[in-house]
Amino acid sequence: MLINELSKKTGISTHTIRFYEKSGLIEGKQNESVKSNNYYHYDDVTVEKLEFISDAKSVGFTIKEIGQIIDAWYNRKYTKKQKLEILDDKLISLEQKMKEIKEMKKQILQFKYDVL
Amino acid sequence: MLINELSKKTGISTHTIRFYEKSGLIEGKQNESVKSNNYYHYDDVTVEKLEFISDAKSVGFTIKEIGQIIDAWYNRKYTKKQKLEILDDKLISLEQKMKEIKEMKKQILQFKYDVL
DNA sequence: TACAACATTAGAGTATAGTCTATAGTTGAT
DNA sequence: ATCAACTATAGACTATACTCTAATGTTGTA
Repeated sequence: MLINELSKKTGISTHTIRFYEKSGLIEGKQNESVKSNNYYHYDDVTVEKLEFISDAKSVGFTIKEIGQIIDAWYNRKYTKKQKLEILDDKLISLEQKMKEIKEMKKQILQFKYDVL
Repeated sequence: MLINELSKKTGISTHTIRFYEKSGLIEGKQNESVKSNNYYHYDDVTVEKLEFISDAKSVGFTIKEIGQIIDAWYNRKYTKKQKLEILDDKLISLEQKMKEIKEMKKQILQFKYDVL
């Protein structure tokens, strides 16, 4: 599919998709046999990746961290061991975030009791 | 206390403290009786607020949101009802964050199984 | 063949949240 | 009185993550 369809499927603007592509999170392929244009083509894996990017952003992962996870997931550039290290590292950081959120909940509940 | 002591107590740089003050999160008082300088004085509540700001930032709250919470907690500018609304709103957003983190954990665990 | 709707690229602009520099004045210990 | 260490203010600079504009070319339907 071309970028417009990808955008419609994911709800992410073409601008932002191109930004993610420049950032190395996704990658389209140009059709070598077609010489009249240099349009990029995207597959369903890219849709999956973009959906993951949205989710990962909302839990506070940076583009760089998301790139690491995507590479650990789809890429051949890491060994199995390295992939597991990266993923375990992210799991630890999620645990940490979870802890902080629980603390913040307690704190805000305390504020509520102070107001009452 | 003056800004340097405040900075040492909280681990937040004087620059960042001034940035937070400009952003309306905290407020020092100038001593009217002293005419030779315009130094700002901070109290223990400001220490408490800065500690809260650090925690609130790490769960992903923006300066604006943190300002709302601080106002709901310390300020007279809201009614009791408004304060509770703000705090409840933040509790809901924390629940939402929690949900998203749990989903992300599942997803990354799945990636781990895919690697193995 | 006209033209709306798409495509690419480069680069400028925006918002958020700091972070740093420069200038100038103040304080307090020696 | 000197001087290191503080203080305030204004404004420039940085990083992250978009978001938009302009210029230019391509595609497909009427």
